[in-house]
Amino acid sequence: MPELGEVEYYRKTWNPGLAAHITKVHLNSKARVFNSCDTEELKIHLPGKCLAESFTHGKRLLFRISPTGWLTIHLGMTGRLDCASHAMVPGKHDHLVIYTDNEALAFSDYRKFGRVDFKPHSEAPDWWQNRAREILDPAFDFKYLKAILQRFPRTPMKTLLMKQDHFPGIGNWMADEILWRAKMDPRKRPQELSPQKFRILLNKLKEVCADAMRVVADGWKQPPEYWLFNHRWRNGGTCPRTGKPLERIQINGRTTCFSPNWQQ
DNA sequence: CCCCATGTTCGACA
DNA sequence: GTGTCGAACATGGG
Repeated sequence: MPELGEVEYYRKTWNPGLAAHITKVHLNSKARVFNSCDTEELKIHLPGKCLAESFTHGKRLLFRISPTGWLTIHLGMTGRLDCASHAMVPGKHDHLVIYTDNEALAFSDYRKFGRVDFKPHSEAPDWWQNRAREILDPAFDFKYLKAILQRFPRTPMKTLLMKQDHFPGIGNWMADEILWRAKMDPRKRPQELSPQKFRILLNKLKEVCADAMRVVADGWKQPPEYWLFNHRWRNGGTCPRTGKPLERIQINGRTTCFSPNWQQ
């Protein structure tokens, strides 16, 4: 599930536990999600401290630990964060549970494509310090987008929009939604696009990110029927704009749904 | 049994 | 360095 809006939604689920005294930590230390994390260090470090504040960038979450430390979580394909009572008993897929006086903050992920990383010191992790410009940042402007498109002249637009180094937070459904709203064929390459199309793409990038933050990040509301979102998941869907059948193809290994003729 | 999945990474190759 | 492709990872649903 987790793309830009879903990640922000999950970030907020741990808010009740912010500033709360951490009492103990449960972790499935052998789970793949801890491949690059020192679980022993994490288990020793957290008790007695607290999660002071949280951030997201693209698909990653970052929790600042007070007085020192940083916890990074990537939700992968099936990861999620939940807040439960402090009496909660960890289930099979709850790889990390942080207990406070009142809450249990759980990270669970049955497919284990997610990642947890931890740094005990006070400087923010490298990935945070080197993060790319966010799409909703005003500095993500026409000039900035154009430079990215010109750097990858022959990469299909669908593939390009999913590059996290350049379009942080865009996943499969958002990429399809953006291209559909921009009336752009997902197989088209930057070298085939006019500057006018660049403009439209920039607008739709911003629009879909803003919509995701408004609808998904805020209470995970059901997206309206006029989005592509509701129609793209199975074969046999109908384009809300043209009323004609949607098509589903593979582009570089990823299922892509688009509206033929509408998207050129 | 088959195929599919809102993700990332790695290796092979042109 | 760009770009494509397939496999791998792990689990569940249809």
